[in-house]
Amino acid sequence: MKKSKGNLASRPRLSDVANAAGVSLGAASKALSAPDAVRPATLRAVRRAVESLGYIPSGAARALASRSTGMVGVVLPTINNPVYATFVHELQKTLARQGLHLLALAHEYDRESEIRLIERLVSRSVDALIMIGTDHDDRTTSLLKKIGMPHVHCWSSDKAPRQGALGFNNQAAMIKVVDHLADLGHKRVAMVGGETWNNERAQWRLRGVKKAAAVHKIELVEVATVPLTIAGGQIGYRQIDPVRNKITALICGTDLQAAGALHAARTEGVVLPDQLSITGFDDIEMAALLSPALTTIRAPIAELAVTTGNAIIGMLQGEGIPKSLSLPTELIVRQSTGRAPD
Amino acid sequence: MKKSKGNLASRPRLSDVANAAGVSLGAASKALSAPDAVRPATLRAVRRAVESLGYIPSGAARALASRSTGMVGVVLPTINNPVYATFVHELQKTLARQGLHLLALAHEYDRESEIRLIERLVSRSVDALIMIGTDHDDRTTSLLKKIGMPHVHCWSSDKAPRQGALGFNNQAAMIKVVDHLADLGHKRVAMVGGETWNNERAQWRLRGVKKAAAVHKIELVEVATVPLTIAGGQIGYRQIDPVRNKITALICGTDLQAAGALHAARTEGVVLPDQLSITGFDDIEMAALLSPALTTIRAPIAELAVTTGNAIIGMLQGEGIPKSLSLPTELIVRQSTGRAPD
DNA sequence: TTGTAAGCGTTATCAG
DNA sequence: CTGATAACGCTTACAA
Repeated sequence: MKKSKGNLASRPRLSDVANAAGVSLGAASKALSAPDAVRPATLRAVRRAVESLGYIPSGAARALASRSTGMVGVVLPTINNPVYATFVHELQKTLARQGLHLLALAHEYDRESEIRLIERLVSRSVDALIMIGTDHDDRTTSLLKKIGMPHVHCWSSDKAPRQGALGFNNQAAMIKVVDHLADLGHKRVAMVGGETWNNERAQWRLRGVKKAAAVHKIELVEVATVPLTIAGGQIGYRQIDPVRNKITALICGTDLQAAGALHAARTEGVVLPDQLSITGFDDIEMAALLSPALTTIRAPIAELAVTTGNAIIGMLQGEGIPKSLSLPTELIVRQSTGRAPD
Repeated sequence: MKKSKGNLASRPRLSDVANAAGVSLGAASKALSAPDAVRPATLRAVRRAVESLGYIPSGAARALASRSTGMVGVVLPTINNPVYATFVHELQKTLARQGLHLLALAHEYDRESEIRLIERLVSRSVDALIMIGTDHDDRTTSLLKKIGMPHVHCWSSDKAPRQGALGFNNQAAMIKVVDHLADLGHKRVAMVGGETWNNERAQWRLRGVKKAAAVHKIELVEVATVPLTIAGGQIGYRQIDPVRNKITALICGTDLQAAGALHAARTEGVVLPDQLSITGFDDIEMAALLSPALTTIRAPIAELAVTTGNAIIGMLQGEGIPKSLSLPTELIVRQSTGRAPD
């Protein structure tokens, strides 16, 4: 039951390579990190030695000496949501081109957890940090400032600071949804949204709905606060019970919730969109496959990931904090919305 | 444009903590790693110093000295597939309980890429490694053996070695699918599968289909090899063109492919399952939400993740290589399969 | 229990 | 361009 010593047991080290190549440690080091700064003969000898010994550098030693790990950290709500999985996917691809690895940690929507995870990433000496959302604990904010860790905030651009926030406008997107429903003649709607505590994306989406509803004189009958999952959407549907309550449109905070609500409605035999319209947010791949296919907001997740990755790369190259950016969203009208019944 | 020095610029070090607490470096170190091994007074002083200085340990230094990083690596095909996202999700939760972090890298189904990623994880000194599948390059296998890195293989238990392979039986699962279709009277079927090169999961699934088809005297008319994605499923559907070719059942290698095929069929106005039955594999959450809901194999991904996590934890505690394990799969019959048309 | 000091494997500095 | 040598910040015997 004793703790393993890890695996560094007896790997060849750089000094072994240097010996085998007949050069000094310094020369060997340089041959690997700056191949152009050594004589071709030296380079060749070192490379051959590396090859024959099967040398693999020690990241820990390298990190300690160079003060850089080549890892960037990202703290996100959960990986178990296609929208974040896609983000991570694209981010990894972008960072990998620069030899950077992504260390992704999920806090499962728990604030204390987020604080701890960020400390862990700091402890692991990631070179930069990516956070989802603009709303974070003061301890986190001050920690990052204190140690000068490069970081960006992702996802929402609603009322974001001038620097370091990349995302899209949640409120404006939701307004498009409500405008669409207004066009279809809906007068009584309800929302299935996420917890707004510590989640400004959910907050702005809700605000967008309220604002646009007021403009169009649409009655927002109820707002259910449920998990941002398929199961959450089902719960929200049952809680609101739209048909019985003469609600003609259900606005969901995410596609996952919409998928759950849609499924619950179909299970109860409700005809969509004749009896009830349902909208989502994100436009995950699955949205188009549901039946009826989901009317939703396309959130520019892949672009966001690429933009974020490049911003991080830029910061690591000393370019400073990127100026904030708001990417466009788009209303995608499919078959889950239709004219309001009488 | 000069390269950033990283962020370790001027963080307090353990020696600062020791000074502030009025104890030696060694005592401070011990207070943090083995709180029970120091006097309460010392512990308190150190903790107070940590608190007031905002000390966060250097993972790099710790890793270098202790030969252990507290990170476990996982190399998987892609994170952009719910089945792997769920696996990572559960794995993270399991490992986190022991203070271990997961470093996940995706090779996007490219063998050379996988080799390099594993080298990178070795270089990063992960304490252990998780690989998807049992079929890996010799270079990888010999590297891991040479350096003695603890590792396990996940996903398939078909013809797996006695040790270190955790998964389920892909062939047996597919046989259940074909048995089910045979019961429904299907005589001409086709498969939409994944590339079998370097992917024994896809291989065994295909073999399962062939084997069971032979037993039941079912004709396997065509096998389309397409990407393991929704788009791949759509391509596979069009390639096979089941209705025109009088194929009554389409067996898909994954739920994602099945979702794509199902959507393609519906787009063409094919009535499911009256004209055509479609089956999936994995039972991702979305499978139950499609219409018709997908008949599929439930792969025990969450259990696999927990089992894997615990196996890794065990190995890190010196328990040795776990013996191989085969978790049960289950045929989930929903509405996408029905009696074969005449 | 605590303090001392020797590594851990690189990078980086600075003479040669 | 190369080669010693000093960091890097922590863990871990070993001695006190």
